[in-house]
Amino acid sequence: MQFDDKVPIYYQIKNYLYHEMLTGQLTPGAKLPAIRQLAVDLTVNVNTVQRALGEMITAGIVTSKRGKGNFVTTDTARLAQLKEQLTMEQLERAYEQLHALNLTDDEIIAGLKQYIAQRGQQHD
Amino acid sequence: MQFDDKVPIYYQIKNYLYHEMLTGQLTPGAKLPAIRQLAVDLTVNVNTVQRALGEMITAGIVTSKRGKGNFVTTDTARLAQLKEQLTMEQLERAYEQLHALNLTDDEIIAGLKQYIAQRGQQHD
Amino acid sequence: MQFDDKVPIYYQIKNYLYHEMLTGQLTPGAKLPAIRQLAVDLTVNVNTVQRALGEMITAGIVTSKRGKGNFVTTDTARLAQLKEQLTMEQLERAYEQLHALNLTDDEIIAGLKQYIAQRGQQHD
Amino acid sequence: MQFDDKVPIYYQIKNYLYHEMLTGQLTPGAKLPAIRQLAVDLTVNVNTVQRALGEMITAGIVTSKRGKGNFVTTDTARLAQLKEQLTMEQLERAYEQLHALNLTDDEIIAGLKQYIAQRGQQHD
DNA sequence: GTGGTCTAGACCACA
DNA sequence: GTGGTCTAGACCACA
Repeated sequence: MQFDDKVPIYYQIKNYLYHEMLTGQLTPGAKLPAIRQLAVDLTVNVNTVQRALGEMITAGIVTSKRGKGNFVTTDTARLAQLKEQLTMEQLERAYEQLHALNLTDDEIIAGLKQYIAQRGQQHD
Repeated sequence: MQFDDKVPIYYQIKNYLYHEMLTGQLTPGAKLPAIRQLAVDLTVNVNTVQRALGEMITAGIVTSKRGKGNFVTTDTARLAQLKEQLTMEQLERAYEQLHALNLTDDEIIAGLKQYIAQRGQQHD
Repeated sequence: MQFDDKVPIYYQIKNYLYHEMLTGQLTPGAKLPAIRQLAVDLTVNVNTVQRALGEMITAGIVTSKRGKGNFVTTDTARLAQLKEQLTMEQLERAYEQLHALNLTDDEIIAGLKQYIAQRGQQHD
Repeated sequence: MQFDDKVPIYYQIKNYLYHEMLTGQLTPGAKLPAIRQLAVDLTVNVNTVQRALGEMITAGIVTSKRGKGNFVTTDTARLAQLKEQLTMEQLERAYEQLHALNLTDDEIIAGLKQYIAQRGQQHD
């Protein structure tokens, strides 16, 4: 995995794991990979993974069972709420950034459509 | 100005100044505010502003004239290119993040439209 | 049984068993539940129970008879002393903690009375 | 400072600092000692102090200012709430522990009064 | 095997 | 000077 050096790594790991949950790679109740395994896979220190996990535990998305591992919450309402929240955050940030570049609302939507169309061509 | 504490401040200042240029607050050839003034306005240390400026100079967007101050480049093609580049970066990142949240292309566009509509209501 | 995850589980098990003895669930000379049974009841690993028992044996509160099991000491003076000691420890800690929160002696007593009164209402 | 080795050190540091705030050693808006200084004073690693601080920041009791230090919140309502919460937690735990030792409500109150009286003699 | 805590030490961003 | 992040490595509690 590639990390953006402008943002803390633990923060990116947290987002990465959230994405895994929201896209069904990690289903509710599923066991997360062992912390040490994640550290190896992401070529990152164990403590860094732990910090990401710690925040997810505090947020109620992950529960830790002593000696057994970390597990995705089975509270699907909580997961749905997380998805909603992350989506809104992304939309808000993207909109504000593009708006700041002096694009009108219509230009922003048009730009996005165009981007997706182009991308489609490249990836097909 | 509000700073996101997950991203280096100098980096956010750079973006802020780019935006000023692209939205016409700072026209080609215009003199940038004095570094010390910027530091005061942004309630930030002088060193931090200096770092942001340094990167803009390296990128050829700002030229520094000894004893006179810093100026926006008069190379309008360079500015247009910058806008294009920043726009694409934003679109790409937004798309990838939302895609990672398991939204389809259509859902992303619909979500953005909806976000803009909602926002319009709030701000009108 | 609920465990406080800030304190070692073996330590909490030890306290739990002491309480059983002091409240008469486990009388002097009584046989303790089998280690494996305790582990199941407390949903805890056998090793963890064993560790708690080990410390109680060292403290002279429990005696182990090979092949027969573990038994509460018949030394009632020892048990009385244990109760006295645990009570004082609790009082001391509670007092110090509340004192550290800037409560006066009178406020501490008043607070405790109030807490008990409230609790009585809830549980009646 | 003496640490109880049954509870995480960062946890005890957090409580220690909370107490400092509630007893007026650290007033609202006051600057906390530098992290490195705290680490030296408490003969503990910098990271351990930072972990305690991190939780206080998340809880909204402390705010961090880049390059300047950490400060007690000026939100006195938040501080009052914290005191209330910590007091209740202490009372609840003390009560339950003593209750578990087979003391009646009256015995608990009497025991506390007696403890305070004894203590008064010792300390006068 | 699995997570939790802590240390020593380094490097960076910011004032 | 002051805080934030990360690493390497150790030791412990628990299953």
